[in-house]
Amino acid sequence: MDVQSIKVACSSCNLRELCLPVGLNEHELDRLDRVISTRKRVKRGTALFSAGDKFTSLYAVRSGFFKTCVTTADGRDQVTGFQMMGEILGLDGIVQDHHACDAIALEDAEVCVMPFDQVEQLSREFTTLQHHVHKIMSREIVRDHSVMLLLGSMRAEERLAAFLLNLVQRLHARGFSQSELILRMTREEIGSYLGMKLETVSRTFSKFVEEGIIEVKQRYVLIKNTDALRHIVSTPQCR
Amino acid sequence: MDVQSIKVACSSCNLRELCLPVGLNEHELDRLDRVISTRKRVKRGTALFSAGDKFTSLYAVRSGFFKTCVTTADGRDQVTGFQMMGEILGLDGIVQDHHACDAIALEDAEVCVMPFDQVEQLSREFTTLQHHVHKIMSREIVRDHSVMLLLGSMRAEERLAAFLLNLVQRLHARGFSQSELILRMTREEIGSYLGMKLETVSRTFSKFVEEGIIEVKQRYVLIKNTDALRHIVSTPQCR
DNA sequence: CGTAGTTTTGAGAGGCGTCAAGGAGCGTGG
DNA sequence: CCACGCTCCTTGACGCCTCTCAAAACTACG
Repeated sequence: MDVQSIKVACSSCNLRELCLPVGLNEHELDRLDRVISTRKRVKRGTALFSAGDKFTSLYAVRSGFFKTCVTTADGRDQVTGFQMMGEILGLDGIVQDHHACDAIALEDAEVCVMPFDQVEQLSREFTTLQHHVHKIMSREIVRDHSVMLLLGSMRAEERLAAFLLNLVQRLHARGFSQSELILRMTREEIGSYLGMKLETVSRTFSKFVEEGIIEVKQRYVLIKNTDALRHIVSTPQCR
Repeated sequence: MDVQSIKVACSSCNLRELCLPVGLNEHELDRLDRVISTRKRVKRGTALFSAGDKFTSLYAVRSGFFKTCVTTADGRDQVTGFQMMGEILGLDGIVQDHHACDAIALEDAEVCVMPFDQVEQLSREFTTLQHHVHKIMSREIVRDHSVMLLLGSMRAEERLAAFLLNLVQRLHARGFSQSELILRMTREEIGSYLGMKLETVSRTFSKFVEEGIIEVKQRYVLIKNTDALRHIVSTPQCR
């Protein structure tokens, strides 16, 4: 794997309000620092881990952008999520001791490596951390359920609107604009995530542009009318 | 809530190989017994918990059958899962301290109540239990991802075939037939779970019957050709 | 035995997939 | 610096799968 290790400290990380250290006190943070002692760089287009790999660690995205995707024997595949800084990767590996999906960097990225046995050990000592780990997993479950809602009951326009709103909302929580964003993924990857073909994604973008809701220039998207997007999401279009 | 409490012991439960106690030794099992001291009965059609309810406990299904579903403000709703005996309900509540979905009994049911703070406390003492809790949550995440694959990239026939295979497989693991089953849910609920309309569910059942793959009499289903179902699932029909 | 809920089946419509062609952006090499 | 090729994106035309609307049959239950 084309990755390299470097020293790092959670206590001085500007993502500590978003990442694993949420709510830990100084002593706990200090102990966590010793567990999360390495980072890995992942080059654009390469895998942090792949389905079938032995599970050893969780990873916190420090910079860059990832997609996770599951693949079936017959070559079908589905993007199950996009992860940005402060978000956790690898939870899928716990149950089988092997990863169940691929995690691929969509741009050069850096992750903090958190050996899972050490996370578990520390969780036994610190209630705060234990509960936080549980929350992270629960959050992923709730998120997945909302994606199931999207895939199961929304039409193309609603899906794309919901997708854009979710992306800017997460970016905004990280200090970025709430109306501008750069898509790190292709139309095809968006389509896979949203259960539609890339042509439909493209057409739907065009439709939003025609209606004056957004501006699009390749990967750059400007949201001109957030309320219109919200309205599209929250108004079942007959179906 | 029309439920009542009764005494119970994991150590004598015939689901202990499927449920939370998996892998615990005698001493640990004994301690767990004291935590899981009550059961609740849930009548058909009523909710074990609803979205917004305060989260206090996880629930292990002891008998009966549940569905979980998320509902949006605009009245859309999506069945996110069906739970049978030995399976755990309530993981969605951890992250917000309130439940994010409804859990509704599809037939008269009985669940074991596991106060979550006590589960966490015991997890800090017993590595085995801690790891098992993590596995349960990870399994749910992996399951959700496979549902996303289903919703995002399969057509009606593939979805229904995958659904039937999954159901009998789980029933078989619980000692039931691997070729016969009684559906506990309506066509509409199946449709909601699979992202299709009830009419399409019904038509797809009829198609399978015509092809001699299954027999259907209302809620009763006999699988006459498991391989044919597997073939349908694993063969992308162009899309 | 009537009524409500569930399921089946048909006919028609439309949203999205499929196939195809062309254009735009970007890195590479001459 | 420009040509070239590659990948990604856009747009059009057409067809099909699934939704929608509707009606009837069946089951369950009071």
